[in-house]
Amino acid sequence: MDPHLLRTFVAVAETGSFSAAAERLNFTQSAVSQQIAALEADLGTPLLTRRPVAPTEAGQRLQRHAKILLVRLEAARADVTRTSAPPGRLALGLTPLAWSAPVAAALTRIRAESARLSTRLLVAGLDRIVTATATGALDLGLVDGFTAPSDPLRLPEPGDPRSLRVTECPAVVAVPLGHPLARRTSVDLADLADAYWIDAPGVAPFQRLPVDGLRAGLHYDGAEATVLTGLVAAGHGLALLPEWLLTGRTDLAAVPLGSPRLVHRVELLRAPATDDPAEPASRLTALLTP
Amino acid sequence: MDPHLLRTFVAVAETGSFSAAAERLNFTQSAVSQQIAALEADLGTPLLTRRPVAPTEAGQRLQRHAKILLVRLEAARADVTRTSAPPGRLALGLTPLAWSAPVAAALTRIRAESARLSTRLLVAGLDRIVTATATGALDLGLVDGFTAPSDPLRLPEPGDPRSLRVTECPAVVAVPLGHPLARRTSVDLADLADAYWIDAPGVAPFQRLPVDGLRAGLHYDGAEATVLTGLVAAGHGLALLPEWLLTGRTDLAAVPLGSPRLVHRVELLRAPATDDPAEPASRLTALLTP
DNA sequence: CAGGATGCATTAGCTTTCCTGATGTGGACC
DNA sequence: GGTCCACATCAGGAAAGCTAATGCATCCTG
Repeated sequence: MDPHLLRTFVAVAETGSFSAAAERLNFTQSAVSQQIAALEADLGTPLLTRRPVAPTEAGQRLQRHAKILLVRLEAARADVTRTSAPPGRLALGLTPLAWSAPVAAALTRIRAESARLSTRLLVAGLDRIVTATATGALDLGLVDGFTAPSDPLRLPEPGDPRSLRVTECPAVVAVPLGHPLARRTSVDLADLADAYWIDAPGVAPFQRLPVDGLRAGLHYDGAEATVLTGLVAAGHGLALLPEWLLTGRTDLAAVPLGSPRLVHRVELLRAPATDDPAEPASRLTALLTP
Repeated sequence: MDPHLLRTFVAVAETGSFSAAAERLNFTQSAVSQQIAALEADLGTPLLTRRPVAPTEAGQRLQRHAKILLVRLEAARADVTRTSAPPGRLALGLTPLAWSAPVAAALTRIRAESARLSTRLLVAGLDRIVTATATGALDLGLVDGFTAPSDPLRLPEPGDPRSLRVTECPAVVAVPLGHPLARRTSVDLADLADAYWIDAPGVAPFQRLPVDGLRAGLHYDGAEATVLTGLVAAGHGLALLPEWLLTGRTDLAAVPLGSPRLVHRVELLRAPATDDPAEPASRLTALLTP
């Protein structure tokens, strides 16, 4: 179970091809074949079907574990290496809806405090932010999601539990203006089982909601919130969104959620070992978590 | 960052000696020396001081990561391998205070249902149960601890979040009979900051409490609850314990906890991939979590 | 249905890695 | 200052791992 073998296995499982994996990893196809054979021999189980190449039951399990393990290995390396890294830079990642006024204010403040602080900002989907923060590629990650009030977010692996609450605000259902619900003062998700939702994995994935049985009428691949609200306004479906995103908008209505009680919550993830108070990341952490 | 190297590094860090680690791993001292050198070269940082041999700052970080990674690696192997294991055995682990009437009942029931079910029981400290369950050495682990009502336990790595609530009962402070608090109907932990506690890492470690500032007067190494209650009764110090453990006892008093609101909670950990309903582990899970 | 193309498996041979056993070296203790 | 102890280093050989060439299915095409 050498990481080398795991990396190769993941590559094969993802590409669905030995040769493609070989190319991706700069090996020959022969080497990949031998590595997979070695792994299967070691574990005593076939991991991939050939022709077509696809993970078996056992292979799927291994794939899940391997992806996490490889990320954690990277994270460990980053943590150990970081010790003597030169401070003074700040790499911050956010999911689209994690951006809000307090974040903006904190960022303004820290950049004013330490002029010409080298800053990098990455806006991407939840998975990407979580792994990039875990590996230390980002110093800080701001992620969002919906949960019961004051419950922590359930993050994908390898999201670690050191996350800090940044903001919480009510969850609302965004509906187009003409919609029958538009004038309601409250709505229950259960009443919306028949409605069509917009599934936007990169923005507000409702698979992660602590509710199920909702149907998606439209899938939106992207990490951009304005497009999503635009889609709702145009009547393509409903979306569960944080209240602040819709305040002041006149082209769609926000209906407060009655039950289940859900809030939109933003949490801060820290890269392993960003504990040095001199680091800008620590300062920003302090600004964001009062 | 080969697991081989990590394993060696952990061995050296734990034994504090290259030669001892070599012996433990069935290598020569030379090999160990080279492996550590390779690891340090790879990470670009000294990990151990020599003479005496002790982990550096970076080494301590690596040690933490490595221990977790190695366990998770084992867990992955167990998960993948298990697929075709013959069912019919049940290996259950518990921390001492996780044992209670419902557990006893469930165990009786399952052994009655499937006669001559090969059963193994391990009672040990929290860490041991958690890692043994994660690696698949145990099918199920019952662990206990104190938290705010209905909050999950904060388990040590690599405790995974798939744990299930089994029981919850009030937390009480155990005091000897003559103690000034013995007749109180409620007490706050804050009022006990000056009291002496018994620290029993194997039974009810108060480092894990969501409170701090408590002082230990006596350390008790062992995984046996009766000895602990005996120590309290003999006036060696106080202990935070589940209420059920003390009901009916006349040699010491149980004072309910006013604040913080804490409960004693028992959770069930499942080995990776114990999902086959035919497994006795699944049956026991069903019995324990109504 | 034949022939070619595609893609994984196998083999041979070479390079690299890694372990052993022997030897070197520096600090601690007497 | 000598001796011991423990880690470092070195040389040699075994094992592992990669490349390149080849083998053998399957699938596609005309």
